[in-house]
Amino acid sequence: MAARPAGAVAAPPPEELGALHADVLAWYAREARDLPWREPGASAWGVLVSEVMLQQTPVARVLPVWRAWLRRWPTPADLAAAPAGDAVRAWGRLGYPRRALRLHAAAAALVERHGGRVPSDHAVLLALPGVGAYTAAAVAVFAHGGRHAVVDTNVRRVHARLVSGAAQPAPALSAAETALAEALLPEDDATAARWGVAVMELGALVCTARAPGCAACPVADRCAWLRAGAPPAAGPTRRTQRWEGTDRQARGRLLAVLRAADGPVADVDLAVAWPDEAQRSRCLASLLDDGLVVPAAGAAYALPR
DNA sequence: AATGCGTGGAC
DNA sequence: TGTCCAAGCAT
Repeated sequence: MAARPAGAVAAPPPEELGALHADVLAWYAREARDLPWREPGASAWGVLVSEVMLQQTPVARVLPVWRAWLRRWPTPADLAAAPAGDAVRAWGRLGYPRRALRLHAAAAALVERHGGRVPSDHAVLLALPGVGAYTAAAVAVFAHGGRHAVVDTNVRRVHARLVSGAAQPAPALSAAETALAEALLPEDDATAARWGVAVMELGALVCTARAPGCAACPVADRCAWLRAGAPPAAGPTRRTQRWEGTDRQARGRLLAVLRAADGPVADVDLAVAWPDEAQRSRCLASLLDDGLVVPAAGAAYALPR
């Protein structure tokens, strides 16, 4: 009997676990959204693109950008052949534009190291730019049917409530949580893959952060949090960072100007977008450092080639 | 381990 | 109206 990590919660016994799987999978079969990257014809590349776009970004905002992206760059080689700046422009207002740059770099790596294909091995995926533990698992599972625990914010919230009895997951992902997610995984690959997407969907549609729809939950009768009387979140609340006047806002404004322009933008035009000279300089320096912006001739800046 | 990193919709 | 939140990653 292997010891569980500190703070770990035991997975249900086999019979209960089987019933839990059945209930969630039946709900998913009934209620799952039709999303283009879930269609049978979707490519592994399409899945990878969707996962990167969905990092911290709502589905509704991703949909139109994903469609345009896949139409323009249907394979990794297509994107790798384009200038990185085109990827940043096509990213539009999805936010966190470094993701566009990393996706472009990932496409180049796929062409150089993997014959232009999206690998199925978790460790190989993890080595790609912009691909962390979650995205590597998601691609291995959703694109290739592998058996891995897919642990995103939705899954963490479902597990916190359903199994651990807490209103919210801990601020950071722990080894105990990963171990729990693995212990909950169905045995065979195909079922495990559907389980992963089904739990995510349950978290996204029913077991939501605010105002969870417990009345519509297929496993409400098994929920440790409901059984405990749905206690409110314990512990200190994350203090939210202000937005007005931050470097993030400044970077966003500067990059928006560059995205909107066909070519290089003069420094004086960037100054209109962000008049504070010290902060503008600092943010331009960080954008250059990130590779999101490159210097151009004559006190100007541009998106990268 | 804690921060920095965009954007906009919902309440 | 301001706060919270959305399929995280890199450092």
